[in-house]
Amino acid sequence: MTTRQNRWTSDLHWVRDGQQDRSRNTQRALLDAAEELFALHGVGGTSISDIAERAGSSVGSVYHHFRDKQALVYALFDRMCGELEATTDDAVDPGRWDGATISDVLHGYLEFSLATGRTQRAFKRLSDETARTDPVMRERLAKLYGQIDTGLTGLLHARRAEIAHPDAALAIDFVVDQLAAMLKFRLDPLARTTGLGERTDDTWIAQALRSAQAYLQLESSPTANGTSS
Amino acid sequence: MTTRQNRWTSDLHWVRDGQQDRSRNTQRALLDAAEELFALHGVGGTSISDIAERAGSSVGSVYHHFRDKQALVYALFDRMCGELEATTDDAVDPGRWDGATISDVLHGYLEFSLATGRTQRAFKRLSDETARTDPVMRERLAKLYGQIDTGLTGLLHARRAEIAHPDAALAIDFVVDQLAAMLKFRLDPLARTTGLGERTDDTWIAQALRSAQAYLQLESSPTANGTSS
DNA sequence: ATTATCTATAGATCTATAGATAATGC
DNA sequence: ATTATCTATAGATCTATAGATAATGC
Repeated sequence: MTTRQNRWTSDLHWVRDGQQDRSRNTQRALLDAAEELFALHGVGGTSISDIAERAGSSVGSVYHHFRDKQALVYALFDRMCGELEATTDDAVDPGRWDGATISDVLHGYLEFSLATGRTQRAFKRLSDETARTDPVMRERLAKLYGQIDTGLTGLLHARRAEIAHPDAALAIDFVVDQLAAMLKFRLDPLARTTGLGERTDDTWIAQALRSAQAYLQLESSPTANGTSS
Repeated sequence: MTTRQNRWTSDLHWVRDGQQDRSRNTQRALLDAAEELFALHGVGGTSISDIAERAGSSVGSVYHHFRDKQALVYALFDRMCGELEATTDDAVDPGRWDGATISDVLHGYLEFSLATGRTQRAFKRLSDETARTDPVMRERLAKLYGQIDTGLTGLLHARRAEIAHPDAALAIDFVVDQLAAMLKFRLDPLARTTGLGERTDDTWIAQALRSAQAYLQLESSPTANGTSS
């Protein structure tokens, strides 16, 4: 008798425990296939048989592993969120940023997020299409974003002596929000292709940094005071 | 013999000319119903019979007016883009901003875009879900964004004497891009609810303005130098 | 014995059409 | 006569299940 994996809340996320190797491999192959197809055609545009076919499996097998399509979507989203959370944990570890200025931290954040975001198309589709109407997924997503924001905010707070803006706490909140917005925008394939969309990532990062520095009124930061266009 | 409306390119956008009053009213009612339902459930989540029912019409009638579902989507998107283009034309008219500083222009842009964006949920859904895979709609959308960006850029260029940033043209491109990103982010119901998401629109606008002013290195602007939180 | 997989298909939608009926316009 | 509308339904998907077959584990 297999037990149910108690991920998230309930019954809704029914996934069969893959105890055998063959089973686990199939399950992974199905999730991999779903990830690729969702990235290309979205959730609604991908059918169960598409997924089965790409995984070299069958429709029946999909339903052996996942209670229904939604459970597969949950499982995939869970897997992706887990990976991103681990990555984030690592990225916002204070030890990693020992001796770094605010400019260094923000530069690293921008470069890293751009690179990561470009490889996570399926995650974006899932967030935009499915998490919109699913409270469970929204909550999971909010948790991930909260982790990123909290981590970055913490790193900036530890360096608030650099900030001359009259309300440092507000300013940090604002900058974190502003950079998240700009990253999302730049990573959106539907966004503007005119104006700044045509410039290189380096130019974009340099100006985003310059903007944050000016707004926060940073005391002259010795390293990475990037104006390289 | 009715003629085809030659909107956009072709045959793909087949809509019957509504020459009679009754016909036009039905057509408008169908588009209105689609607009409301798309805003709530998206395009994929809305069926033809949902639209017919809400419009107080019938499935057959929908297909009398529109060749297929896609033609209805095109017609609605066309209607919405047209309205937004007219509004934009009006908003970026140089005469309207006579005597205004850069800060005034940006303040007006932010307030206006927030207000407009909040009433255009269906437009957002159509842009995100359908325009993503439809080249014709993407182009239409790019045209609208181009109009907004060009208009705002023009207003800023006319005031470039206020800007002390070493590369005014780059700086203007960047600010236009940055504000578009922040607006889109704040108008997205899925975006962060922590940090700045909890603050009022007034605080958000004030900080966005402050950020733009600091980045552009504006000479002290006499009016609307908003730091009101 | 149990678990994993497959093929085939029932049942539920949803789009689009056919064909009949009602309302307008010349 | 033409245009607009309706009801009913054919045809196309897609999800999920049933039932049979093949592969593993005790």
